[in-house]
Formats: sequence, C-alpha cells, structure tokens
Amino acid sequence: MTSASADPGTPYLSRLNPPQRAAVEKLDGPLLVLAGAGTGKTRVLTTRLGHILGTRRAFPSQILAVTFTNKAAREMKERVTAMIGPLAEGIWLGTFHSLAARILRRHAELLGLKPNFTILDTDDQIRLIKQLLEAERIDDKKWPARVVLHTIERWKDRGLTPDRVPADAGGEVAAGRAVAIYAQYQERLRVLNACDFGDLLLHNVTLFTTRPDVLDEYHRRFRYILVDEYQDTNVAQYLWLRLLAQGHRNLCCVGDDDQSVYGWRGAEVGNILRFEKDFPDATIVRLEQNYRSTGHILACASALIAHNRSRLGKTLWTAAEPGERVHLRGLWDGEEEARWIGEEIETLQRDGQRLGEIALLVRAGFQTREFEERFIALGLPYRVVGGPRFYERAEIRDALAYARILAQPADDLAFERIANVPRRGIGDKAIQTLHRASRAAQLPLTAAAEQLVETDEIKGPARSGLKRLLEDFRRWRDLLATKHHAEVMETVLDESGYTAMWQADRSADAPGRLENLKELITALEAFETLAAFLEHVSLVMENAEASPGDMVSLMTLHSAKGLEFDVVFLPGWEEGLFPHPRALDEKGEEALEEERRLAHVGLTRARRRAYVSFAANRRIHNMWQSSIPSRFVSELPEEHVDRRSEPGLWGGRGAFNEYDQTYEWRAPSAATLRRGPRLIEAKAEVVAPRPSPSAPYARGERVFHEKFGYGTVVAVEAGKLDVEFGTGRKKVMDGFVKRA
DNA sequence: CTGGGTAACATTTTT
DNA sequence: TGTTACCCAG
Repeated sequence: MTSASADPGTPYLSRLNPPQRAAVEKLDGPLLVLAGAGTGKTRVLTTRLGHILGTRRAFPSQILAVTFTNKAAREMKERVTAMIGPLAEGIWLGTFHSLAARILRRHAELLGLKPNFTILDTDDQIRLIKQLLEAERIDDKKWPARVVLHTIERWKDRGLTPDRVPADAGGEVAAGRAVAIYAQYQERLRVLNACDFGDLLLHNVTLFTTRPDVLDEYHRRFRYILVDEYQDTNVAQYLWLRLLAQGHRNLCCVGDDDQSVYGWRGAEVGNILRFEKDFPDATIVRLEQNYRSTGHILACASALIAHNRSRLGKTLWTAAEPGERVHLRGLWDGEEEARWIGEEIETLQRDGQRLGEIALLVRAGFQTREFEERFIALGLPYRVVGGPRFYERAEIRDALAYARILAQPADDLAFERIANVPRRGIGDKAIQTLHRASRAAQLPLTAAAEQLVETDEIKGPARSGLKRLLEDFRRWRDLLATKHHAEVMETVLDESGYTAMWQADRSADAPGRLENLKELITALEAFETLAAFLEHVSLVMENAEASPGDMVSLMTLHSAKGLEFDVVFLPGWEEGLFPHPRALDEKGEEALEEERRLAHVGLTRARRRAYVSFAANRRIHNMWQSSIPSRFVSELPEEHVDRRSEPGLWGGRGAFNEYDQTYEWRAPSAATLRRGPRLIEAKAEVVAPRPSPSAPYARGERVFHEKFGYGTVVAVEAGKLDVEFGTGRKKVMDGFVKRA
C-alpha cells in the first residue's frame, strides 16, 4: 500500500492514486495535468495547495490560484480552509477577472484609467457600440451591435489591442470598419473611465509587457501559480499566466481538452498544446481513472468522444461495476418525450431515488419549457438552474446605474440608462440635444446638462425633468458624506420614484423586482464603500442560491459542466437541435467536435443512470419539424445501450411513422456525415402538420390577401400559410386571407 | 413624449 | 411560442 510509504506528516497523500499523487508532489517547474471527467481534479488541486503550504514552500500570499467561476473559487477556498485552516485566507484565490481587476486597480493610472474605473456590463457595451455605429452611419440592421461587439471581444480574447489588429481584419463586419470601431470603442471606454470584462485581462497584459518593473513586483510576489479548467482559457488569459510565471515557472495547469465547450467565447483548446511548446520541459500527468460513473455509461462517453480527431487522447477507465446500460429511446414528438421522462422520474422516485440527484440537461435554454410544463402538470418539484444573473436583471442594473452616477459623475452610460427611468419627460430628443452639447463642450453628459438647463435649448417637461434630476444628484451626493451608502441608496430609489414605478406596475414580476431591490440594499450594507460594492456586484455577485429542497434540476449542458448526478436525462438528441446547426454554420468541423464534447460532458455527469432520447417530430417556434436522431446517437456503442423505441420509430423497419410515408429514415451513411451537416439539415424538412381546425386551407387552394392580392397556398401550418403570390412567396396569417 | 400595435426574431453565456 | 425592436397615432 502506498500509505505505508507516505511521509508521516503528509497523510493526505495516501488518499491519492499514483498519477494524482504525482500531480501533487511535482511542485517545481511547469506541470500540465490532463484530468478527465470525474478523475478527481479538484482533489488534486486543493491537495496540491495544501501540500505547498504544508511543506512550507511558500506563504499563502505567495500563491496565485485561478479559476473561471466564483463558485469554483469558493469551493476551492472552502476545501483548502478545511485542510489547512484560516491560513488559506491569504492565498490570492479567485477568478481570472477578479484577480485581474485587483491588479489593475493598483496600477490604473499607468493605463490611462483612474482606480475607481467602472466595469461595464453587456448592456452598456451594446449601447456604446450602437452609438458608434450610428455616428459612423453604419446600418445596424445589417450589422447588429451584438455582432460587432462579438468581433471586438474575440480580438480582446486573443490579446489584441486595436493597434495590433490587422487593418483588414474583421472582414465585412461593420461594413468593413470593425477595426476602426474597435479603436473608437476603446477610446470611449478610456474617457468614461471604464473597462469591459475583456479589458481586465488585456490591460493586465499590456501593463506587464510595457512595465517590466511592475511585472517584476508580481514575480517576486507569486511563487506558485495554479490554474483550474485550463482548457477554457483564452489567449489573453494564457499570456497573462505566462507572463506571471516567467522566472520561477512554477505553473500548474489542470484541464481536460475533452471538456472544452467555450470555444465560441474565445477559449482556445490550443492553449494546452501551446503549453507543451512554451514549456518543453513540462511534466504532463494524465488522470484517467474515473471515480464517478458506472461502466456502461463511461464506455458510451468514451466511445463518443473517440470520434473527435483533435484530442490529446486519454482513456478513461473505472473500477466500478458495469451498472445499467445507457437508456436510449426514440419517441414520436417532444410532448411524448416530456411525458415519458416525467413517468420515468416518478418511477425512480417510487423506488427511493432522491429528486435532487436527478438532472435534465438540454442543449439550449428554451428546451426546458416543455419539461417545466409537464412537471407542473405532474406536480413534480423542479428547479431551473442558470438563467439571468442577479446583476443582469433590469431593476438591478437600473439601481446600479443610479449608484454609478453618484460614484462617478462621468459615467455617461449610467446616466443614459436612468435619465428617463422612471419617466420624467427626458425622451430621445432631449438626450440627443444633450449629446450635442456634451460633444461641443467636451464634457460628460451630466456636466453638459448642468449648463444646458440654464439655456433655452431645451424646454418644456424635458427641461424641468432634467433640472430636477440634476438637483437630486447633488443632494444624494451630499448625503453620501453623512450617511451610510446603503441608506443613501434607499433614499435614492425612493426619491427618484424608482421604487414607486415598480409598485405601480401590475405585471406579475413586479413584486419579485421589488424583492431584488431590497436584496441589493441588504447586500450593500456589508461593504465599506460604494465602489467596493460596485466591483463586487459586477464581478462576483451571483444569483441567490437556488432554493434548497429535493427537486429535479433542469439546465443547459454548458451549465452542467463540473456537476454530477445519480441520474441524468439527455433529451433532444436530434439533428437540427444537437449538434446545433448554428454552431456548425459558423465553424464547421471544429464546432462539431465542440458539440460532441458537450455530449461527452452530458454523459459524464451521470453516476448511475443515463437516459438519451430523441423525438421524431418537434415543434420549434410553432413550426413542426420532423427530425432524425442525432449523429451522436449512432456513436453510442450498441453493446452499452439499452435501446427501446416506439414501434415504427427509430430502430424499426424504416418508416418514421404511419402518417408520413414520404419520409424514410436511414442511418446517415458515412459519406453523408463526411459531407457535413448541410445535407442532413436539408433532410429535416417541415412536415405537413396535422390538420388544424383554425386553418381550413389546403395546399393548392387559391386565396386572396388584402395587401398581396391573389395567390396559391403552398404550405399550411397552424395559423399560418405559405402563399405564392404574383410578387413572391410570403408567410401570412390565415386570418388575413379569404378564399378566392 | 408615450404607449399601443406589429413585425422580426429566436444557441450555448464561467466573468 | 414569447420576446424585443421599431413605427405611428394620440
């Protein structure tokens, strides 16, 4: 037994398997730990932290431990504290963004910022880009701000400042002027004394590369660096790590290339390969023994992921029993799929299975609805994990905008957000006038407004509303000097009429919003300064913990990463849904592999039972589509699945169903698959719907439309018709046509 | 300036 | 099906 050989002072080492132990004990020099799903990587990370401290190789303050999520950071802190006690407090442990922000605040002036810079949310970013597009007269119909922002963010993810982006990069985006927009965007951020998330890292990299003296300070500070979920790092994060690790090179990265599912957000699996290149002497440890899933499940997951070409290659194995095969089931439609899963869960529940250990993982958020409806009908308790974060809620952002404008009068974005919320007569026209004045005077909006209200350029309700608001700002700022900011904030929300606005709102979610505002005030009380609170909210604050209780969890595959459950349901494994065609459109083969990794993540969440299902027909956005099983279904080995489908469905003789004889399902041939998704997509055509009483029209029928004139019906859907008019084919509501 | 009505649209989302 | 963005009448 290895325990006999463990040092008496390090009993924790004996609880590790040999590769785990190697990963913990190899303290000096670069180390890459390839940790497959369920192989105990968190244990390795925390034990390693404890080992560094336990062997007195470094003080806590000399360790930098980086994660992606606040949740992961919190868990790591808890586990290390449990191991070594309150000493753990001193470790620089946090997310990439919070650590980068912490460093950036100390050296803000070196980057043209003040230490109290604002961290923008997506909404602010979009608004800013919109303004720039408008100024450049770029059609934002053709180039939506989100698309332009996405382009810019990918550049930032790659560590590219505007001057480093090739002038012709970005292709057609923003009418070919994406790089120019990027440069303007950065300039605006500087004037606003603001950063977006990408900037936190990017500015750090700029800082470290331009100021070796500053970098040196951090070299001396951090002697050991640990990184979790390394496969999700983008280039900027990689550069950041590499810069910080220069010298001692005590960099330990833990990740799994087979769980890289954030490529669309700039994550670079290539960083793993790059690690070996940049650190040729790196030690590489593979963790391959899975402690989570039973045999059949693991076999399915492994066989599936083996279809990916770009992998470093790991072979997961388990000492556990084979357990149940993966349940594979084809159903008639989505409704039936939901019904079947509901019944299955009820059966499990009767057999003593806790609901809290059951999860339903879907590709896209909207898919949860069908199941929610079913679960409500059954009275089955469930929770939806994910959804908008606390600080993304409109009421929270509004309240924060008030706080921001008080903390930083130059925050134009915050001002614009609340200038007319609640309504105080300051409409688009007034805002435009204000912008003109602000540009002319080279002043922030509020300062420009101070001047403007003294003139006649603005009149009527706009003028009085603005005047009143500016007075309010002054009064509230004065209040900050004498009262606690939580109290001030409450006053602000009251006196501005913001609270009253929601009290008067009779929509169903208004009470919830008022609750959220209360929660915000409560959270505010715990902070020293308003600025500290603002940082916390934008970087750290999470949704209130999902209510405890024994409930089924519903979430996307993405948010399931890192979690595990006894029982996992994986519905909707159909071409056209999973792999998601939009992903495939954008990046082809590479994206297909990312989708496959997502499938792999899904399967490996399950400890004892996994259910994969697909429906022959599905209503998406009120359009019936017939679909064929996902190619991933056929990648699950026969001998590890238990396939049961409804008669006539997949696994039967061919015809998908008795109503639709025109469509025969064949397993996609290898050639078809190689040719890519497009062909398969084309196969998933819209099927003639069941006759709908509200649309008594038939194909081929002549109809008359007020606007388009006479035409011929070419397709019928519930409530809608496809009609060929003289001028072209149009989709019309059936209520708008008459029989000709 | 506001609010109603309608057309267009609809991945994933750690920070 | 549900949401959001825009257009026009009051």
